[in-house]
Amino acid sequence: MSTTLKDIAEKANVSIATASLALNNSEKVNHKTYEKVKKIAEELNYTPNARARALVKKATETIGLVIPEVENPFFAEMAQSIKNTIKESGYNLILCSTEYKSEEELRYINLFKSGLVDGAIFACLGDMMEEHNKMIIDLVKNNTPVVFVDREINNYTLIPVIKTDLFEGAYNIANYLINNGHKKIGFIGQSEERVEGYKKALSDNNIKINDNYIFYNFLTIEGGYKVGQKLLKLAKLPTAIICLNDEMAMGVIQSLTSANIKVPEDISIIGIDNIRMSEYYNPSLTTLHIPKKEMGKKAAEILLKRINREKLSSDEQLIIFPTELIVRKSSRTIN
Amino acid sequence: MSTTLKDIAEKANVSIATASLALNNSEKVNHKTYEKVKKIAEELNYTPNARARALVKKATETIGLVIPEVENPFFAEMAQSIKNTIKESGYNLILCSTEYKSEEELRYINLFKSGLVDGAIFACLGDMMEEHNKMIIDLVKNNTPVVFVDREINNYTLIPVIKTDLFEGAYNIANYLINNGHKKIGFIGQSEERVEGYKKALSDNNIKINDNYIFYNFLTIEGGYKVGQKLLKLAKLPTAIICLNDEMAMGVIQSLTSANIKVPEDISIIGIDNIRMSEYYNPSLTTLHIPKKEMGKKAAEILLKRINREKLSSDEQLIIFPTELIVRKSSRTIN
DNA sequence: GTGAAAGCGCTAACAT
DNA sequence: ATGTTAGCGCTTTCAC
Repeated sequence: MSTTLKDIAEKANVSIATASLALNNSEKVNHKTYEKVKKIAEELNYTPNARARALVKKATETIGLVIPEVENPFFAEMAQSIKNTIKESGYNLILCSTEYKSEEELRYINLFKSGLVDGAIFACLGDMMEEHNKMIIDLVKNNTPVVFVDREINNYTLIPVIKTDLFEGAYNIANYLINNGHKKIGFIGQSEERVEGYKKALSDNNIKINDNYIFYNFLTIEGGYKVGQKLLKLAKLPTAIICLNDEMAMGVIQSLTSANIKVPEDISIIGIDNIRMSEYYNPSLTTLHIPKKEMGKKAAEILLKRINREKLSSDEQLIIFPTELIVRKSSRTIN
Repeated sequence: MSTTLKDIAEKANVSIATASLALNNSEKVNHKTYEKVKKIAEELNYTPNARARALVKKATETIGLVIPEVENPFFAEMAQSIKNTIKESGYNLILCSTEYKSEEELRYINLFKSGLVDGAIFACLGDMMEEHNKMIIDLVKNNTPVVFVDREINNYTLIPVIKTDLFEGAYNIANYLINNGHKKIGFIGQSEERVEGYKKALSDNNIKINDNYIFYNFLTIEGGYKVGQKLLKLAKLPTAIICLNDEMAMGVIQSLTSANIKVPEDISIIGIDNIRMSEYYNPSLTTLHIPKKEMGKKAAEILLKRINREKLSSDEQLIIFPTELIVRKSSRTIN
């Protein structure tokens, strides 16, 4: 069907090997034959067969990215950054979303094991982490390098980790609120480290932790909206709420606003991530900036190094990015 | 490195062929050998080499999706739907974003031509369409089926098209506004068909078209924000503005709101797409619902049919999805 | 039911 | 500088 190297070789009266060399710009080949082969390839509209090349080169020039969902702006922004980084080295990205399902992650691990990608970035948390991590280690040992983003493992030499300090981030947000007069501070979202940071800030400031102020739900706007509905049933609202991501924060705000509770006048809402939208929401969101683009870029760079079998220095094996609280209009100081 | 069929064949004392047959659940193979081979494969933690299989099967079980950018919620939602649809048939999605650059699209066309995917969905508009379409037709003739979403071509038999009626959608929005008392209606966004629909609605209602009320910018929140800044410099604001997508609408709203212009009291803003966020924005967005999920699903189904060489009925070659105006709080009736 | 052998399209020694 | 050859790991006739 499609033209192959063989077709070209025949037409140019050279061997397949020579044709291959010529098309791969080997200097070994005579300039005249080089030109001839190139010309014929052009005429025949030749494109090398990636599948065949992948088989012999043992490489697909493709890397896999596993994230919970594409619809989540945080991961979309990170994915974009990763894609742009690897593109420069001629790699393509295969985007794999798990929809927060553990089986899906497993599917991808096996897919990668089949040699579909030259390396992978995992940016997912979830159940079965220990078991899956074992399989991922297996993958790495079978020569498919992996980098983790915001995911832990006990062996950084095998799998480098790019992250921010989740505990510290939550601590800083809570601390900021406390410094601005808040004492009744709620927290929304399921993240052990984050919750610990939040609690630590409270206890460091001698504020009693009220478990009624801690909520869980999906990390989506809808999830936030639902928590908002629950909040409304509370006898007395906290004066501030920290949300695990900006989308939840928006959901909460929407929910409260609909019930005529004003943000930030009646309650301060702070998000995490600083997604593109957060600056443009009404009110614009106070949020913890996570350098997703930079993290994605770094993860991609480290992965490419790994794929090229370059050694990583020890400070490339665990990289903790700094975060920054961006104060906008969804939070305020109280007396 | 990794275990191969050969390893298994040797350990099981059968030929490679038999091992292959057994693992592919052929009925030809003796039950005992079947069991033996399966067991050994399990023990050796065998995963077939996708690259080798792809070469001989001439198929990668992967399909490509070309969109402008992942960060755009419209495409993210559609991508998710496509992914979920093809997953059921065992296919994987390779997500290709062009960042609105024509060269990027070209890159992907060539990539696909190399046999990386079994089929592709193109959901991008842009420059060089005619030239690229020729190459895409070439791709199709070389046995890589393609489906277009919101993109035109003159040969539906070769490339099926899934779309909504852009003209009609814009016409309906403008008409709705007019029916609700608006006469000074602006339009933001670069889309010939949309603009035509908008203009037709105005002229059908004997409203003079004011070119000062038509703006262009990137289809992002930032783009909308910038247009908002321009609007503020106008001698008199229109009473309503139609935006080419919801993000632009949000950007415009944010921009106007910051200048103390109230939406919808002072001006009505209507978006297009009905992205997840639009319901939760403040104010919630009046917008034209585009059934992205359904469109993505249908595109995927049609593509799979094509890949499986099933014939398409003529009404599967051009599918126009209906749209629906969702009235929320960013627009109002005036006298 | 099983094995031998050919071949998918390409690359990379090695020989010439 | 060019051709010969051997494979990459798998599927798939075709004999046996």
